Amino acid sequence: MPELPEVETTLRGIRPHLAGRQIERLVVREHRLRQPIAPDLPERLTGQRIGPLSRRAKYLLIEVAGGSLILHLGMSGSLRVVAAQTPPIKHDHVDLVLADGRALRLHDPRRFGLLLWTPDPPALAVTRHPLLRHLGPEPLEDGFAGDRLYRLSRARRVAVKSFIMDAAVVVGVGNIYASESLYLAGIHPARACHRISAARYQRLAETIRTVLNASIVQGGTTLRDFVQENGNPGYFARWLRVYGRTGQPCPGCGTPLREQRIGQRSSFYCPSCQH
DNA sequence: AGCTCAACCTGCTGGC
DNA sequence: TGCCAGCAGGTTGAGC
Repeated sequence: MPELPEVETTLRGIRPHLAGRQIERLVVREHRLRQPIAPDLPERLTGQRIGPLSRRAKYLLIEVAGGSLILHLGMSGSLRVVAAQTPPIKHDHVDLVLADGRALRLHDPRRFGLLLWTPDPPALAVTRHPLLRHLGPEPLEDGFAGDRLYRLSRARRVAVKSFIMDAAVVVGVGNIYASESLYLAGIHPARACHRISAARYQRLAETIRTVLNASIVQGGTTLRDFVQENGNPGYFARWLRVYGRTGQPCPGCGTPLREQRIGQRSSFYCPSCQH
């Protein structure tokens, strides 16, 4: 489900309900996520006050006294703020119950998600935690530009689509937005990343930012099951130019769009507009 | 060091 | 209608 825009949408949705609130308890109905939820996490959180919420790549970071929660939604995870007494449905694995009677509820059918504790505050965790320290720059912040893509790509041979989906290169570009960004930049997704000019990488960096920002404005992309914290879908799906549109006419030139498997992921492109 | 592939899960869809 | 293969928004780690 979530790429960067969906995680950012979730963050903005849950933040006003959580920041500064007191935790009543943590209810874990299913601890088997990508890594098991630590057995001592409930007692660690009970009675604590929630500090600032932030995002690094597709990870949500929630500061609590003595450390932070690290939360990842995997492929199928979503978070909603509900009344604490709302009966859980299938795959509602965790409730972070607040003293005000509401709860942050984690729903994740495939259980590729993650809920971890780290003794570091978020600012330290992003530089030290094994899952965070290796991550490349945020695409929507200063420090990400085409020259970085150009420089790093010189020593690499992979397809450009795989290259921009590498979190060490730039974070947050998942399978949907990789196809969309490459389409807007006019670059064929299977092109070897070292055979692309600095000028084209400059353009690509811009289209990545444009696509991600546009999706955030629309509340993310709902394909199947993504919902915002209030249960509403995201509305970017109808803006997608190529993703999932095999055989349909290219919005620019009318040529039927094609699909190709690159790095084990389905990729969508226009054979006429992208080279 | 870089690349490819398998693995972690459940649910849905399309073909027979 | 039913069954089954294949695929789905992510990420890590093993092995070459």
